[in-house]
Amino acid sequence: MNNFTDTLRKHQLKATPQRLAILNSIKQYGHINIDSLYKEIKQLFPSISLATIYKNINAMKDTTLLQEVNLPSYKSVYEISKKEHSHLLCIKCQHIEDINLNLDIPISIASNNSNFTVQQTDLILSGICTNCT
Amino acid sequence: MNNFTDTLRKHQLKATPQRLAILNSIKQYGHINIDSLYKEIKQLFPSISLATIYKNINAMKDTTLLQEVNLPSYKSVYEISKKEHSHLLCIKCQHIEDINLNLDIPISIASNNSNFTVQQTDLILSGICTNCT
DNA sequence: CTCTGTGCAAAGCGTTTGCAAACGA
DNA sequence: TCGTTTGCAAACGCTTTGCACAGAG
Repeated sequence: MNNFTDTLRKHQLKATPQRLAILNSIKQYGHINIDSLYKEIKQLFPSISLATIYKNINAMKDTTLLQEVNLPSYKSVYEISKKEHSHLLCIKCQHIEDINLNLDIPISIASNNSNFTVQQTDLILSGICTNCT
Repeated sequence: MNNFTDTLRKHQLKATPQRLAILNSIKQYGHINIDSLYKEIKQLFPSISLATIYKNINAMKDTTLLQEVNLPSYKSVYEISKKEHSHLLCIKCQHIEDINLNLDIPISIASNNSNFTVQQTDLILSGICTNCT
């Protein structure tokens, strides 16, 4: 199941070593921003260019293989697309954790009170994680 | 109650005409991004510089007079600080509406399941508003 | 073999900074 | 009057682009 070669091809992208390394890093960290990703990949491919990281992240975002997570006060991080979920962001260690929260009730209230059709939900809970308490 | 002069002074900022115009624009639109704000203010102060807009927005953010709202796929918008609330973002007309949603249940689930102390909640519901249906 | 992807350097854009003059309190 | 703010221009940092070469399929 670590076969990102197939994943890439399904998204009509060629499976280059650089792309596989990017996906493995993202998988390993769960969520990672461009700069950290660049540092990581540079250890495996010292000659990789930041432009290549950007091009690949954008290509994979375009095919929905990756998802960008917008954080308040920090640079965006990227994750491998999965079913919709919320995020916990620790403001001490900056660690990000996925969490599945049922938001049906607030969403239905928004729909009813404001006549609004909700298509996408972005929820970030910022605070202090267990390790940082 | 439109007296932003006092508001600015309470935040130890001088009440310049540029700042008053910025606050009036933000109040009028509810939420506005830097570029639209610049265009608005330029009509009243044709010689205003974009740097002045940035400096003032940042100064007012620093004193918590203003709040930045991070949007997925769009530039951040600014609003006058008020009690915590969620946002509805229409992906057709880009209009943003405030909405008060009770998130106590999901927040307590996050606290209990992940041992996480929630300090701040950022929720954006993206979809289609009444006018755009 | 063909087309896509890589790496480099340069360009592009949004945002910040430094400074002299203007202004608010 | 004194410290802050303004407007301009330059600097900055992040992201994108163009191009020649390399590599995947």
